[in-house]
Amino acid sequence: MELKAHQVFFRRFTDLYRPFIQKTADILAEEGLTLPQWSTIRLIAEQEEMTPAELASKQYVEKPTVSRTVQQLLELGLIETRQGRDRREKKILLTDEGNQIYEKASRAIEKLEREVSDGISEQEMDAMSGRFAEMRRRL
Amino acid sequence: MELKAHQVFFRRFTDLYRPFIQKTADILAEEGLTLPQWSTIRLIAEQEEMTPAELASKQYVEKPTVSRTVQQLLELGLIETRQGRDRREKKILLTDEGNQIYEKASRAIEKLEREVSDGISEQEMDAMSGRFAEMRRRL
DNA sequence: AACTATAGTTAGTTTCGCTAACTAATCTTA
DNA sequence: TAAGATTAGTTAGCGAAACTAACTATAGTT
Repeated sequence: MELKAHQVFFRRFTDLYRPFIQKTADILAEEGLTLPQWSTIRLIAEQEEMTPAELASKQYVEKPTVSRTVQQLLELGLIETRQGRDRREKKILLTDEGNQIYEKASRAIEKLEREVSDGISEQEMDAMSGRFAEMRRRL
Repeated sequence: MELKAHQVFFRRFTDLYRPFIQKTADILAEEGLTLPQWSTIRLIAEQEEMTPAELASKQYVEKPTVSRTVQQLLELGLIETRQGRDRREKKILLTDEGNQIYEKASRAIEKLEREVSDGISEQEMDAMSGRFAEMRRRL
């Protein structure tokens, strides 16, 4: 049975995802973080502040899912909230501690990412990233 | 904050995964299948028969996880088991009904995969698949 | 002012991963 | 050849993380 290029692509794509995400989870566990918590922290760090609605959209999950993670991060003292453009909306930012743990976990995750992609040029990595963004827009 | 090529890569990679897998889950739900069930059926179909241990290894999960999915598929009548190389081992194959549902779901999933990767050459798809396999070996 | 929409929360449910512990079968070693 | 170690697979139970439903409060629209 011969598979077409896109079929092979998605098989290799999903084959890569689980072990990668598991390794990432192991690294994060050392910092006392879960994957959803990390994903949230990283988005906030990279954009300085986000609302729960934005976080839900970016991570492709429903708002109650984000609500729970935000609650956990508040309890951990890693984020704080401020009022958004009206009294419904909340802006979420990292605390000093949140920034510290972001920096630390970032280094460890980047190390993994570097090791996994070692030997592949930046040009090729960028090209693939572009294609991923393109495909994402079709979903 | 400037991100390196591999950092962008893994962000776009994980950004693509969830919506893709969710769309796939929606398609499979129409056939009454879950993602783990589909993953299992597809691996068996593409290799004619597999053992639970092989399924666990290929899908990067623990054996009890596969055991449960196999049980579900047996109850659905989509697979059957035969004795393996000894009395511990089980070979798992698709039944006629399993093959039918495999063919049907396959077509729908392939359609999604084609649409998502439309406009990207087979050469480029193959190149990316190769890199995924390479990265997988480093995890 | 009434209705609709949005932001976010809470509660409960389901799915799916895991670990621990187990049985049965096979292999290895002394 | 028997005892110990290993492997294949199963069962039970737990926890994480997703969802839907329903809700409150706030803002926008008609």
